[in-house]
Amino acid sequence: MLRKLQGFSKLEEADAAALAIIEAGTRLVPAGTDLISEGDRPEGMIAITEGFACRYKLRANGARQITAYLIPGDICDFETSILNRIDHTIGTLSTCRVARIGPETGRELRQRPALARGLRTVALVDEATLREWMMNIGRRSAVERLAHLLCELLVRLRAVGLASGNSFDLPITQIDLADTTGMTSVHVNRSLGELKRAGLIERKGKRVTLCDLPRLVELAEFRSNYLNWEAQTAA
Amino acid sequence: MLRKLQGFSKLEEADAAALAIIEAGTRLVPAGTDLISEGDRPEGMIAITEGFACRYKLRANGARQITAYLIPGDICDFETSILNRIDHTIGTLSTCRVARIGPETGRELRQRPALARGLRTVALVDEATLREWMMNIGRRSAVERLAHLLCELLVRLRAVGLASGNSFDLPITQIDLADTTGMTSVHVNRSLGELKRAGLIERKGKRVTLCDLPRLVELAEFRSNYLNWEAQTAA
DNA sequence: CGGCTCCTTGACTTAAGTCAACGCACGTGG
DNA sequence: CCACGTGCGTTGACTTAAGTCAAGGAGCCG
Repeated sequence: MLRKLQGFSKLEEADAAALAIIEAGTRLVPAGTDLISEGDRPEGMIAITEGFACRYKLRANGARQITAYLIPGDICDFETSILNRIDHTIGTLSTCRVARIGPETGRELRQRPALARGLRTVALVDEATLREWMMNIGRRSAVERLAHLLCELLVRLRAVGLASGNSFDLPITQIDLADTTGMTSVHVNRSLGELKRAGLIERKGKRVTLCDLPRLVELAEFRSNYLNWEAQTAA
Repeated sequence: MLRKLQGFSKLEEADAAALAIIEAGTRLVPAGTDLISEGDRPEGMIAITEGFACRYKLRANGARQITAYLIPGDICDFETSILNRIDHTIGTLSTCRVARIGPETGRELRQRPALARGLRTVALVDEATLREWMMNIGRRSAVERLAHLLCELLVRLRAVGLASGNSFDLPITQIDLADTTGMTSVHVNRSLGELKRAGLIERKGKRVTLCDLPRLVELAEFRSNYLNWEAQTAA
C-alpha cells in the first residue's frame, strides 16, 4: 500500500526497504479512536495501511467538521518542531491499521531525497484537496457534494488498488459523510437516495458502485487534476 | 511589510536585505486582475505588499469560491516544479502592490535557512487557515462565519501593523465576502447588518471596527491558535 | 451628467435542518 | 442460542436559514 503511494508520486529505488520497515510496526486500532489530538505536540508521522481515518475539528456545541480523509497509503507528516501545536485532531473512522513513525525514523526518511520529494508532493496534493473540498462545501448542492466526494474517493482508492472497476468499500457512516460535507446525516441519506434513484450509484452494505461514472462526473463537475500525480510522472 | 511577516515567523539577520530587494521590484495592479491562472505552470513566488488578493476557484456556472486571502506581507511560494500545474487562480480583490519573484531569486531565498524555515512555517499556517475556513463554511451560521472572518482579519492585519486598535480597512466588496463564506451577497449584507445592530461592529466606508471584540470572539468561537506564530517564538 | 458597480431592502421560494419514530443489523452477555 | 441494547439507516411532517428576484439608492469615475 505504502509502496503504491510513493510509487506514483516519485520514482523509488531501495527506499522501498525503508517503507517496508514501517509496515512492520503496524497496529490495529478500533473505529473512533483519536490518534493525535488538537493541541498535541507534533512528532514524527502517521501512516494508514488499512481503513479510513480523518482530520477533524470540533465546535463547542459538538459539531464536527472533517477536513480530510486518510485512506490506506496516506501518510501525514508533522514537520517536527516547525509548528509546535497541532490545530486539529486525527481520528479513525473505521477500524484501521496504523503505523506510527517516530521523529528519528521520520528524519531518516526525509533524508532520502526521493522520499522527501514524495512527502512534499503529498503535502501539496493534500492542500489542493483541501481547496477542492472547500469549493465543494461552499459552492455545490448537497447531491453534487456527495457525487464529487464519491468520484474523488474512487480515484484515490483506485490509485492504491482498493477499487475494482467502479466500486469500492466505504467503511464509514452517513454521519461521517455529513460531517465531511457540512450537512446533516438525514440530508445525506436523502441525497444518497436521490443519487441511487437517478441510477448513478448503487449500494449494498459498505460496498458502493458508481454505475454511471460519466454522468456522475458531469453532475459533480469533477476534475481529477487536483489529485494528479499523473501530471507529475508526465513531467 | 514583508519584513514584518518574516519577522515573527523566524528570526532574521541580513536576510532582510534580500527581502528589501524584492520590495524594490514592485508593481501596482488594479482590482480584479488575475496574477496566476488555473493550469499555469508554477514558477517562483508572488508577494503582496499592499491591498487584498485571493486564491479562488470557479465553477462552470460562474460560481466562485475564494479559498484564501493574501494580505500585505503574504507570500505565496510555488514550490517550483514539484507540481507542474496550479489547481486554482490567484487574483486581486482590490488595487494591489505586487512583487513577482522569479524562480532563480526564489531559489536563492530558499537557500537562506532562516527564510526557508519562515516560508515553510507560512505554508503550514496557510494550511491550518484553510482548515479553519472549512470549519467556518461547513459548521457555522452566516453571522458566525462573518464574525469569525473579521476576527481573523483583525489578528492578521495587526500582525503587519495595518490595524489601529480594533479597526482596519477592508477594501473588498460584499460579493467577495460572499464568495469567501459560501453565501450570497444579499445574505452577507443582512448578516453584517445584524452584527451592526447587535453593536458588535461598525462600518464607515471601507473602514471596519470590531467594537465589542470579546463578544465577537465568543460568538464566532474564534481561537487564534491556528494563526499562531506566537507559539513559534515562544518555542 | 450619465453610467457603472455595489449596497440595501422587501416579498417570496427553496434547500436543508429539525424532531421524531421505527426497523434493522450487529454484538454482547445472560 | 436467544434477548436485549445500541448505533445506524430510513422515512415523514414540519420549521427555518439562506437563496432568489427585483427594484431603488448611493457612491464613484470618466
